[in-house]
Amino acid sequence: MQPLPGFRDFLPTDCAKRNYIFASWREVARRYGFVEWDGPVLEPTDLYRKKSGPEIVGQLFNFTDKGEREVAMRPELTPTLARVVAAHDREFKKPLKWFSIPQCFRYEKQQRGRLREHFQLNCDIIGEASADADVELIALAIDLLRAFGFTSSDVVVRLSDRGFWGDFLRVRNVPEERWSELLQIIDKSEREPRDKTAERLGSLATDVFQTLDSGGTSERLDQVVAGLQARGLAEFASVDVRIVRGLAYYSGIVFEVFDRGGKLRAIAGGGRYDHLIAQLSDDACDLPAAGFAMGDVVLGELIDATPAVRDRMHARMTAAYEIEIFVVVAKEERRSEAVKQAQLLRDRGKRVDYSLGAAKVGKQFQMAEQLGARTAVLFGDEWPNVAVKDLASGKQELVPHERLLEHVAR
RNA sequence: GUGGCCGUAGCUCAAUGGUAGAGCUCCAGAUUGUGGUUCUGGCUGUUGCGGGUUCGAGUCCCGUCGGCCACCCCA
Repeated sequence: MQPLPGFRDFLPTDCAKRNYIFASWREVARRYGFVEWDGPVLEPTDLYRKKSGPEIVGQLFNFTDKGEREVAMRPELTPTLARVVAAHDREFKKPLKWFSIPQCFRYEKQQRGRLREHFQLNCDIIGEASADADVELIALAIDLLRAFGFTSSDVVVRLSDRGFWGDFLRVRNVPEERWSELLQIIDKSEREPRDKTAERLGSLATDVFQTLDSGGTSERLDQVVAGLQARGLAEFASVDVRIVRGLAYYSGIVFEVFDRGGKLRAIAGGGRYDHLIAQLSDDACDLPAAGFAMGDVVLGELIDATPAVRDRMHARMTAAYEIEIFVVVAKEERRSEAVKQAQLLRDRGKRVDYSLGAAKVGKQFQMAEQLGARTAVLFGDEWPNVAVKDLASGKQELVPHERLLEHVAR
């Protein structure tokens, strides 16, 4: 029996890595004053249909429940956020700064960096229309990565502005119905041959290429760049109007984070979506909003591919999980005294382990070694003394068992 | 969903169409109560699964499932 395609088992090492990532995310998000929330894993399929149109259903992990309801495992959190915010609009002061770590699902053939299930950190600011919110989010995205040890030579935030392209298309009298199609072509332009892109752009091709080659900009982008400079984070960002993001609901600044090597998919992405909450709430609530998401899969791959970052993670995982004291039951008749002392040490918050069954002393030392213990305490012929051994130095000393706590639990 | 490549022990991989192997891991020993080294021994396979060709298939063919890659799509 295997897990379903695209779903993961988390063995202890994987779980430790996941916990490390989540802990870093939470710590940095809180540093920025964000509070954690969550919503249901299962939502009515209509919630996503309403936001993205009927074609989204093909990508959903959806089914009909026993009450004949059409439901879907959430593919993303933003529609839920819009629903929740609209429903509780008056209960919170604005702006809202909320984050969440949902597990999200999609029904698609899996590839590297893209499974049918993943966790993604979502950070959103609701109710603030100024560029300050955009900058704050991008700075947060950068700091989230800095917390893992990534530097500006590892990752880059590519900044763009949907508004820039809106002006571009409006000036050229392109009907709004065609905007989303054209934006998708631009989004894809760096991944396909230029002549193919030109063919799909038609009469706009010359203007678009000229803009891409010269590099576009906008007032908003200038504000964002200035804001990042003020924070000392500008080296992490570069303006690149080729980024438009696939989602139709983005309305202003958009950005994606990539590894500098360009080997992996986007690590994170987001932007401003000022009209989505109104759209999803049938205008019951209208709040400007912006946010981004960072997935655990691509991030995990980049951590593993970046030696300094990977070593840092291993060091943190070791510090958090390794056994500190191993109790060696050298004589089985001393087992109950040994367990009693182990319990007292655990009460002090120490990570303590011992062999559950009778085992040779050499075997028990091997266990201590493998568990990463720094100290071994022998219970045997020395009783009522115990032998305390520092496993790194090999030095061993006798200590009266009543004084074991003060000796090792300092 | 479409196409290409791949699938051998828990892991990494061998095996001109001719009896399925190695390393690592794991387990047990190397005389009394002290460590990741060393030595010895041991376990695990319906070669993903099901058909077919052949005297004979891990090897060739078809299907299927799973994985990787590209497309599609991108939260």
